[in-house]
Amino acid sequence: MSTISQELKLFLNLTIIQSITVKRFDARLQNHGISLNEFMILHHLANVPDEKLRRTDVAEKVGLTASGITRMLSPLEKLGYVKREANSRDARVSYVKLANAGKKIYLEAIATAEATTEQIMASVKTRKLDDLQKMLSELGSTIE
Amino acid sequence: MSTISQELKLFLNLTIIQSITVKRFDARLQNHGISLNEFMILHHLANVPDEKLRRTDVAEKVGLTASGITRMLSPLEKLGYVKREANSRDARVSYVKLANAGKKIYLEAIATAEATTEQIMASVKTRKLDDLQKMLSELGSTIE
DNA sequence: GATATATACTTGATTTATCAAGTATTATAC
DNA sequence: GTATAATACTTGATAAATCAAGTATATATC
Repeated sequence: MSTISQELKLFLNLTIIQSITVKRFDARLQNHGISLNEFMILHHLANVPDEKLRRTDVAEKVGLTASGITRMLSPLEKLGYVKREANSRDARVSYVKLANAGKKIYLEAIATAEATTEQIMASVKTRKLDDLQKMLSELGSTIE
Repeated sequence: MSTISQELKLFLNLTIIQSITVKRFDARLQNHGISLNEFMILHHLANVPDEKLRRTDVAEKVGLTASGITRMLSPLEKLGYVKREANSRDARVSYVKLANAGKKIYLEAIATAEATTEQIMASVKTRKLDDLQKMLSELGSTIE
């Protein structure tokens, strides 16, 4: 019988909780035709001055590589949810700008994301960080 | 400017935190030749009576599908870290049993996993759940 | 006890991301 | 000002997971 720290257990639990909750968000957001990662991109764009970001900054904000962002944005551009914009000062940079269609989808998807959140958080409220580890393992077995 | 709830923000932050921390665990555990998911499997096996689990139960514990588990276990079997064991009562079931080599790797990897945990948790200690959202976004920007 | 349904697992095709390498542009050092 | 290094992005090859379908076995129903 080996032992690991509470903190490490927390991370192991976070990992599985996360895989469960991401799947849930993805499933629900599919009603709007977007994934959680796509929702996150739209969210970051919607909440930044000019509603535009450099591709590298989008990558950093959603925790993917630049390469992953190139691939994720391609369909969003085709759908007209975001568009490209050049940077006049630096030709290497291309901005990702939120388009009207993208903003519309984002605003609609918020309700779905909030409903998903509420469902997941129902069992989490009112507790302390000290109990997070226990809480999370509970959550893990609660989510079917 | 749209607004989303603190709870939803928490999940969005958890998602990116998780992608960063998993990469970190994976990178460090690579010194032992295993991924975080593989570490988790060994961990669950090491902490269960008889050090064996049904493949389905392994899947549930690490948040993957049965199919994913089949594919993950294949190399671990070849390396002799786990072995197959039949269930005499039910021919559909095959157990995953921790082998000696697997236990050895697991015990060695614990130190690495703990060190990684400590590094990540350094900025997290002593706070309350109420602050989790803020704490996590802080953590997100802290981890380089 | 035969038939239908459910469970455990595997496999081919596909998706989503990574990494490594390449292109283009900008910044730095001398 | 030219050579070197750094940054922004894209693309081909690959890895890790999913899903859908299939096989085999067990359970439930009548």
